[in-house]
Amino acid sequence: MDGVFALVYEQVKRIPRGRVATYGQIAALIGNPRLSRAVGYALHVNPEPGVIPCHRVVNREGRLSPAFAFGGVNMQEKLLEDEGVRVENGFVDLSQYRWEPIIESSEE
DNA sequence: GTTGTGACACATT
DNA sequence: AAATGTGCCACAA
Repeated sequence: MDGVFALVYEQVKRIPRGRVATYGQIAALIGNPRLSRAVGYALHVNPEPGVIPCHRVVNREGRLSPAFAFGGVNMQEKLLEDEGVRVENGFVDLSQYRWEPIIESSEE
């Protein structure tokens, strides 16, 4: 499993409870902001449901996936609300729930 | 090997 | 402002 998926899953699993991340952000964390589509694909295959909080991943608009494969967008909304994320009509306030990724840069 | 599609993002009209 | 088109990368046939 040297594919990009692993990296995607790693980042997605890193999303703290009560926070949401966008596909572009995950892709950026992996190292390729253009992988946004591949990220969605990776979650689409969702090899480990229950382990990967894909419900915490939303698009750049903060909109939930229209084709949530778990039981409908309702389920995703429910899960997010259960985590404390306010979901409105399938939309979440990224300005408030946007996860702040920690870049493991050697910085300085 | 090429062609087409996709849980996205960005640019342009 | 919204809608449309294009670009990106990865995977299936």
